[in-house]
Amino acid sequence: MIEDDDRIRLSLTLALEDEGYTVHTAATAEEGLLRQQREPADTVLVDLMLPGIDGFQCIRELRRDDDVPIVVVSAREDTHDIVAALEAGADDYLVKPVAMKELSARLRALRRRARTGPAAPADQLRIGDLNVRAQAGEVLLRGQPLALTRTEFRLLCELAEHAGQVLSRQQLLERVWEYDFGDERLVDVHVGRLRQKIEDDPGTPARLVTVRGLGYKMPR
Amino acid sequence: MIEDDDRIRLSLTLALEDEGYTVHTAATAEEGLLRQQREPADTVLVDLMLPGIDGFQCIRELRRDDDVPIVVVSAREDTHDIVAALEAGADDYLVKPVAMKELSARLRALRRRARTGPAAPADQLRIGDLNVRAQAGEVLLRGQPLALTRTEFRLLCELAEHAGQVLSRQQLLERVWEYDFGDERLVDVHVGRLRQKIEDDPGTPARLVTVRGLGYKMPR
DNA sequence: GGCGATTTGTCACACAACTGTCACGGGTTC
DNA sequence: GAACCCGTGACAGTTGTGTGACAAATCGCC
Repeated sequence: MIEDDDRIRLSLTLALEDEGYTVHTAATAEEGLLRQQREPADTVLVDLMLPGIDGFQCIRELRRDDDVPIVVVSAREDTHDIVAALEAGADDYLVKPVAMKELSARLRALRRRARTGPAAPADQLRIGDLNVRAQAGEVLLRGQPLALTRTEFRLLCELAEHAGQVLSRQQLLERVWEYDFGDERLVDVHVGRLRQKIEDDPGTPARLVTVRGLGYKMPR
Repeated sequence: MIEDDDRIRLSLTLALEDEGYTVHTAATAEEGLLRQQREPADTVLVDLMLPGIDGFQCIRELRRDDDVPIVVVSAREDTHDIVAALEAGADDYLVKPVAMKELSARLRALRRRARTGPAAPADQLRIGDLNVRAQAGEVLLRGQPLALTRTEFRLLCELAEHAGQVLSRQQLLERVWEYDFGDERLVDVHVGRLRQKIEDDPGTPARLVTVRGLGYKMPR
């Protein structure tokens, strides 16, 4: 979030964190741009009236080398500003004061749309009530952390990252184990062990399902 | 554009055509959904208050088997409605009366985002109310996933890919089974099994019909 | 550096699902 | 009416998957 007003920044941050987001903040465009280069967020919220580089320029800079979803949150409600911001590369535009519910819904809609795009290696994936934090190396099921082994974790990440599509045992072997040969049954065993931990009823898997003859997948 | 108010529909259509869009219109959700199935548009504008099926349901139906960008244009400005529409699957929400410039800019932004979207849109085929998703390894009938076996799946893919044209048993044997000899009756059996799953009345096939003496086909 | 605990990979068995063949019967064509 | 085409149920053989047991490897901890 790039926003110079301390009060707004704080209240939005708190509200977003309540929704489960991890928020990084910056008070100026310069700071925000640098930050985005160092440790990229998967979505950017930006104000238009900023000291120094203004919001429009900031959006163009962000857009220049990044496909990250950008949402403008501004007090200016002029059609002209809205059009200019969207033309600059923003994906959405909300007028302050924003209803938190609406912001949250618009973020979800945008992220849903952006996700279907080129595999963005986001460090936090949500599949249903499963929350995979790749960087933190932890997985939360309904908010409760799970004790996964390293292999289970990597397997889950791989499946979660491609939620909705089937991954063959061969693909999983290559990506999780970095084998390009070897017994495919190995995958079965680990899938079984993973299921013991992430499924409510491991006998009838719901989160990690097998597609007979093809492989495994996690439904969206 | 799905919009029941004639005046709004006309004025929006004219304005959009000025911007270079080709616009198809429908006055009801039913008509719009049918239209979208027949000759899909690449973006859908939808009103919320419609006679018959309402806007929310319409969005869900559209979204069920299509990734098309959806923009809501509604007179209702309640946060609750906005959130509900976005949750149902809409990508953006504008409150009437809309500034044409803003609508246009939002459409451009959305289309820009959507285009960078689906990694491989080619692997999703739609034949009537049947939706074949190759990469997810699943087939949806009216939005409901079907449990097909590997052979059934490949058979269906082959037929769907050439919807409208007759495939001989020989061709199917070659393409699905990779046989270049063998009993052609094998195809019959699997077609029968497939019909049990995809036909409403397997006795009188509608989606997968036989062309006596030639083979099978799926009508468009 | 050693030791117990955990994790990992292999194997074998059991079971369920799928496949291909066949035979019968109804319908169609000539 | 005969020849042919097609749908379908039954069935046995095959394949794919889940799972428990076990030994080797690795890890964590003094």
